[in-house]
Parts: sequence; C-alpha cells; structure tokens
Amino acid sequence: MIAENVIFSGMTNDKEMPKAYDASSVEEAIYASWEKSGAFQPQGDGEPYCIAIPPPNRTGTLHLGHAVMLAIEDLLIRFHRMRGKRALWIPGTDHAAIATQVKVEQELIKKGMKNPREELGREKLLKEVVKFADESAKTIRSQIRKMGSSCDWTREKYTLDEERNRAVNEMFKMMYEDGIIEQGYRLVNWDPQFQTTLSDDEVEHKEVSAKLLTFKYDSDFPIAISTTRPETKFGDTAVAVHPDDKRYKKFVGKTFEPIFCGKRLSIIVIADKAVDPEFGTGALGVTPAHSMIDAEMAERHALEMVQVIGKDGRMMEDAGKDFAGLTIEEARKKIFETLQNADLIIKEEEVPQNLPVAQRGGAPVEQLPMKQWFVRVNKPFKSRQATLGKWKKGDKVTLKELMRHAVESKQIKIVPDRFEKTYFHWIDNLRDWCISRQIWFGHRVPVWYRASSVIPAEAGNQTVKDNPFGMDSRLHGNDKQEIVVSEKSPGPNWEQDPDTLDTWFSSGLWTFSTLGWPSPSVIPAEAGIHSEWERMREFHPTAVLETGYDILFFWVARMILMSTYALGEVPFRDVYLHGLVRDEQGRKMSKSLGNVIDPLDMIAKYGTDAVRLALLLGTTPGQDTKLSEEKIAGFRNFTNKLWNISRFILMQIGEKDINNLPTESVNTITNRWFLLRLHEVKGSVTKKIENYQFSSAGEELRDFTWGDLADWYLEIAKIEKHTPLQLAFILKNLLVLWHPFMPFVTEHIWQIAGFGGYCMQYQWPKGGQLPMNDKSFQNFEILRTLITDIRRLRAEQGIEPAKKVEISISCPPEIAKLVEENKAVAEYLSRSLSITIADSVPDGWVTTVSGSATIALNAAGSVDVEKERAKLEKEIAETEAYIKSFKTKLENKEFISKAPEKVRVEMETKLGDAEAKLQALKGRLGKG
RNA sequence: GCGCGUAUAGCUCAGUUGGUUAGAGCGUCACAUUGACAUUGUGAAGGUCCCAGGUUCGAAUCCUGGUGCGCGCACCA
Repeated sequence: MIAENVIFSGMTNDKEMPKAYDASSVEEAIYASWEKSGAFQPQGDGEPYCIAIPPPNRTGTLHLGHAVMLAIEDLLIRFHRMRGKRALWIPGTDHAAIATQVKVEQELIKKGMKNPREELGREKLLKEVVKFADESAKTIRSQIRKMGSSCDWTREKYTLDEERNRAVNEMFKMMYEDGIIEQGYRLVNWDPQFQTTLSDDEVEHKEVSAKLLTFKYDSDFPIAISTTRPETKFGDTAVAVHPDDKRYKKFVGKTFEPIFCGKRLSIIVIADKAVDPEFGTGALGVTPAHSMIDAEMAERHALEMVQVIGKDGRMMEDAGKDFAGLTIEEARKKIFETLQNADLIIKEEEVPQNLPVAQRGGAPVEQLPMKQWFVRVNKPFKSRQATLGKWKKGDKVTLKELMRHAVESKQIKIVPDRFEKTYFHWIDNLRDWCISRQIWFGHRVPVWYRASSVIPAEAGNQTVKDNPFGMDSRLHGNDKQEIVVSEKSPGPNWEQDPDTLDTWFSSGLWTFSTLGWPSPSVIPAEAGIHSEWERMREFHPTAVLETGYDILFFWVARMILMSTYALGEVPFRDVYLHGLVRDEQGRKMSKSLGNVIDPLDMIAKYGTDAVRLALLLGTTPGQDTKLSEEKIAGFRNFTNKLWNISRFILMQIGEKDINNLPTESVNTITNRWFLLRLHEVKGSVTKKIENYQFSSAGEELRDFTWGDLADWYLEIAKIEKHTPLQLAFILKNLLVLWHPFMPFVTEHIWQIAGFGGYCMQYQWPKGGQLPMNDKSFQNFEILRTLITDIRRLRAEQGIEPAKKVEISISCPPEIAKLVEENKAVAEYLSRSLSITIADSVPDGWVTTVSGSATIALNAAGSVDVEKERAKLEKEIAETEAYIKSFKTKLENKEFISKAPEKVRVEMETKLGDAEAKLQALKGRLGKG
C-alpha cells in the first residue's frame, strides 16, 4: 500500500530546510506525485467510503464556496482513507443547463448579437455553449487540484456525458411507466427573457413598490376590486368574496357580463374562504390563467381559464384588438387611462409587493398555462422494490412520502439537525415539479411524437373554454396523440420533443449515475464484462453529502427523491451543510461589490494549507462565516510554525536514520505529560472529525501544537534533551494528525524527514482518554503553573526578560521535591538566576502565591511597599469571596443531597486549595 | 403571515447532555530579539454572556415573553 522510493521533483530530499516554509514552490509537485502514485483511488479491502462531489457548474470558475466544500470533503476523504477505508471521492462537473446557456447567450449579446437563438439556430448555439462549458471544465479541474483535493480523477463524470444521459433517459422512462411523469396543461412559471419554463425553486421574489388600483370593470358592475396587474384582468372569469361577507352575499352565484376596456367578460361571483374580507374591497378578481392562487380557486369552482398574456410577454388577442400586441407596460398604462376616462377608478395607492423574478437573469416571471412535463409528487405509484425498509415491492407510495420518510426515519442524518425542519417544511409545500425546459443545452426529453400528431407547444394560445382542472384531465385533448418514450427514435416520421430537462433532474441521479447506474438488466452488458454499476454498487449509499445549505432544496431533496424511488435506498447516510462565505463585513461576495476573494489568489499568496485552515477553523456547520485576508495570513503563520517545529525536531535528530533510531528513552515528567497529552488529543480529534466537528478538532490540534508542543515540550527539550526516538515519534504523529487539514506541508515535511511512503497513506493513529490521576501529569501542570506565575511576577515588577533574577520558593515538601527535580527546566523557562527552596520569604523580596506555594523574587530593593500591600489586599479579598461562594454551596443541604458526588468532591478540593492560598497571602500581609 | 437562526471581550467566534473565578484567535498595551520560528517569544488589560420573568441546590446553557439583526418559505389580489 505504501509506495516505495518516493521522490518529488523540486523537493529537497535531505534535511536542509529553509527558515520559512514556501508553499508555492512545492505544492504542485506534491500533488502530481500523489496523483501519479494512484493513491487517490480506493485501495485495500476496508469498508467502502464514498463521496460524490457536488459537481461545480460549468459556468466559469470556482469561488470560495467551492473551496469550503473541497476543504471539508478532502478532510473527510483523507481521514477515512488513513483509517483504512476504501475511500473514493468522485469528481465531476454539472452542465447546469439554463445557467450555462444564459451565460453564453449573454456573452454573445455583449458581442453584438441581438438574438443568438434566432441568429445561430439550435445546432450552432449549442456548439458555442459546449465550447464554453468545456473550457470552464478545464479551469475547474485545475482549481480542484490546486485545493489539494484527493479525488479519483480516473472516475471523473459529467452530468451531460453519454452515460449520465443514459441514466437520465432510463429514469424518465421508469417514471413515465409508473405514471409519475406526466404531460399536462397547467400554469407554469415562464421566463419571458430566456423563453423557458422554470421550476418553483428557480423563481425568486424581489421586493418592489407597486401601484394597487381599486376599480370597477364597468359602471354597471356592482363590485369594486383591486389589483396591481390590471393587464391580467382581461382574463378574469370570476369575482370571489368571502362566504360570510354580508356586503356581497346577494351577488354570489350571479353571472355578469361587464365590458372591461372594450372587452366583454363573463364574471361569476363566487364565495371562497381564501378571500380576506379585510383586504381592499374584500372582493377579488379571479384570473385563472395568470395566477397560481387564482388557478387553485378556479379549480375549486370549475371556472373558465382565459389566457391573455403570451410567451413573448405581450398581450394576446383575447385582450381585445385595442390591446393585442402591446407589452405589459403599455397595456397597463392604456388600461389606466381608459378606466380613468370612464371614471371607474376608485382608489390608487403604492404598496410593497414581492415580484417573482427568474433566479438566472432576473426578469419578471409570468405565470402562464402551458403544456409541459411534470414529476408528480403526490400521485401514488407501485414501488418497484422494497424501499427504505418500510414499503414492500408493489406497495403504493408517493414521492413525497419517500422523501419525508428518508429523513424522518433517520436513515439520513442532517448536520446541523435544524435543517431537518426546513426540509420537512419544504416537502409539505412541494408541488408537482415542472421538468421540461425550452432551452437547448441539456438532456433532451426522451419522448417521440408521430410526426402528424405533434401538437405545437403553443397550445395555450387559445381560450380554453372547456376547463376541466385536475392534472389528468388537463391533458388538453391530446390524449390521442401517439407518444413513445425512448432513447432512440422509434422510426421514420417520429419527432423528438424539442424540450430539454431541468438540470436538477440529471443532478438528482448523481450519487448513483456516477457509479454506473443503470443496471445491466436494463442496459445489456457485454458478454463476460460486469457493468460498472455492478462493480461499484457497494459504494452506494454514499457516506456523506457535503454542500452549502442554499442548495438543500434544489439538489439534496431531489437526490433523495431519485434514489429512494429508483433504488429504494437513501443516496447518502449523512448530509453536512456548510454556511456561506461572506466578506469581513458579512456581505455576500459579488463582483459588483468588488469584495470577492479569489481562492487562487490566496493560494498563490499564502499556500493552499493556509486557505484550507482559514475555511475550516472558526466555522460552524450551517452558519455563514466571514472571511478576511488577515485570517488566511494568520493560518499561513501557523503552517510556518509547524514547519519550524519540524525543522527543530529534525535538527535534533540530525543525520540519524529516522526509521531506525536507538531505543533509548528519557523518562521525565515532561515527557510523560506530553505523551499522555498526545494520546488524549489523538482520541479527541478522531472523535470530533467523526462527528463533523472539524473546527473544534482543528482548534484543539492547533492549541496542542502551538501551546503544548512548541511553547513547552520543545522549550524543555532544549534542557532535558529528549531522545531522537521520542522526538521522531511525536513528529510523525503530529504530521499524520494534521494531514487531513493541511495535506501539503505535512506531506512535504514527511518526505524531508524520510519516514517512507506517503503521509497521506499512513495509518491514522489510535488515541484515547487520559488515565485518571496520573501523578506525573499532575506534577507537570503544577510545575507549569509555577513557571507561569514566576513569569507574571517578573512582568509585574517590570523586570526585563533578559535579566536573570533570584527566586525563592516556600512550599509543601512534595512541591519542593518537584521543583528540585526540575530545577534546570524551571530556571531556564522562568529566566531565573537561581531557584532555591526556603522556609520563609527573604526580607524585601516581592512575592506572589501560586497554589500552595509562595514565590519570592529578589527585586533588589526596588519594591514599592504600598503597591505590594494593595495588591495583596486585593488578592485576599478576591480569594475570600471565592471561598465564601464555595462554602455557601457546600453548606447548602440541598446541594449536598442533590448534586452529584463528583461535583461535590471537585468543589471541596478547590476550596482546600483556595484556603491554603489565603493562608499564604495572609502570611505575606502580616510580614509586610 | 408561517418557519428557522442568531445575540458571549474592540473584532471574528467556541462554549456537546446545566456544575470552578466564562475561553480561543485577531486586535490593543508593555517588554524582549544572534540559538527552530519576527510568519517569533513573555506578560497584561478587556465580559451585567441582549432584556424581563420562570424552573433548579446550581443557568451563558433549559422554559416563557420581549427586543435587535439575519435567513428561508408563502403571499395581499
């Protein structure tokens, strides 16, 4: 498993290390060496551990959000690989359909084209889009590598490649056969700018100020209504009022034929509880063809649907000849004038309104009735296999039930778990999913129509008089149309549906389409060759899906839908959602604000490891994080610290063979303390990574490395001369523990040290908990406190760090023994000329109390007696208050009877310590 | 409107089943600088844990009600 004779070009192989770590000069060679060695591919016979990368859109370059995703997933993959699992990280990219085509069209328009689709036609425009997407994929691949991502490049996938297309067609066919993909004539979200439908999730709401107009259709009509969209009123077929509204009760059920701006309407007055009698006039003009809500109401009352706005965003013939062909704005203005002239306007006011706009492009979205393909989420179908341990093959179930159960039954765990609520909320509000798009870049709908029976997509361009609502009956009279669902043309005279599929339809299959699904029973396997899916099946469900919380609905939910439906199992065991990366002020990073931090710039400047640490530490799952260049620079400092720690250790080891060092060892309390700490940290970090607490794991490691190792253990090693064997052991563990966080610098040092093989393939160390009441460990902590207290005393006295002073300590015998045994260490670290043990404090020396010891420092007469006295008194008061609070608690009968033993014993110990300290303080005061 | 989050040091944030005198990094201040590291070291200052109630022997932590900020979904016609 471990590669032999590893030599990185461009890397020194001896132990000559420059003073500072230079990431930019080594990272590329290290990555190339890893990749070449095959270490990114799953190896061994451990448990499978698979992550399917959230495929970045082929729309440009990677941003910090991707960098977070890559840092976390690489951490997980490296960690589990080192723990002996068969780790597989599948890289890939997403064609992103509308986002990519929109981007290319916008580029072409910038270059002077007016209407790229008309000017180029389907084939040529597609060629442009593909060219752009391929270019983008190249950039993305290089960027993923730059981040150090250890993904298996031999298995790179693309949502729009041939195999994924087969998966999409297969899925479409299955769902069509099961009756959960259906063609229907319904209200859909229409983007007039890019001339395509959108799913509910691709529509955003923008707050704008709108003019709310209260008016009557004509002077004879008895009820006034309000609207912000007068142009849709040509399509009104009813006026709805609340059933209990006395004002209008007498009109309910009656039909009127008002002339609205020259067009005769047929308006029935209906009673519906959805109407708010308090709002406006308490009456609502119902426009079934241009409002989802009105359409629902229309369904309840079997109302007619009249479409008056067309796909081009202009008024249609049904708006009357005076208005047909006008844009919405023109029509709105003209209606206003017409109503005003006829004195029909009652009120006019500015109101805030949430305007639906397209997520891509930002154009206002129209709601239009159209014939499209839908995935039906509430329609029961017969389960194809045993599913989620709840449904048997053949059981009736709906997609919504599957999606809900996968999370409800804890077969999928979402981190942080509060997003489960968000998920359920979304599921409850989920409507049928419109999957057909009128753009060209994407998976073509695998449906064929016999040429003579092709119905124009313009089906909606006529008044639908016969208005049966409900999905199945809304098929708009095309029942006789001949349809075949197939990957290939059924023969001559068949035409393929011109539409493409929503990009999320294909990315929903990602966890298993990347593993080679569909199975050979569907796609005949070549003789003797097992299908990839058969070989890779055991990697599904994947271990974890790691992504930003913003695409929980777009993608995560759809993967759950697809996987539970097609395979009967969840697509992943865990979902880890990271937060969005914002700038220092908490703003979203955007080009227009100019606050974008480019991960590549940062990598060039500070190294990949520093960038990774900055994105991993100081973050909380599901919580947005603020990132500044200073933060990255701070972690660059840490990589350099690690470098210098290693440099120091390797200097101590010298020319000896690091893998074959003499077995002698030094047994001091420092050594024992540190090895126990290392053991503890190993256990704790392992546990934290297993529980997705990356930030906490990293911070603990950093504090351990910088605080315990560099500042104490290695400083003491200068005096105690720990053996090379011990130092090498520590270095090895340190590099391995840090590797998943900062792969480059650890691997680089590993190679310089000559540990053999790759750090990335070394076995993850086992750790555990501290043994209880270890004497050496406790003694070291006492010693450390003593030294820190001497340093503080020096600083308080304004003694220059370089100046060596005399120290005298009076303390209980066991501490005296401890000090004597570690005198050299204590003197060195506290910069003392000498430390002596004495029964009492020499006259005129300044003191401080450290636990049960009193430390005295010879300040050579320069003591401010009054100041010292005030200090002592303050400290006595604080200690007394502290003791009092403890005594109160310990005297409380309820506390004694109810608090756990452990808490009580701890408190008693603390109280004892504090009382000893108080005695010492008081003794000093009496003397002074 | 419905739902979710969040409020802790000047800043960014930890604080995992409630249990010392609430922590870290950055920043600030003081001092140091030939020795692994100035991408450094030592030390210090800095907090009514948003407010008000409640539960508890004990609350930053749990409950209720406010307030500020942020987000998602739905939408008023």
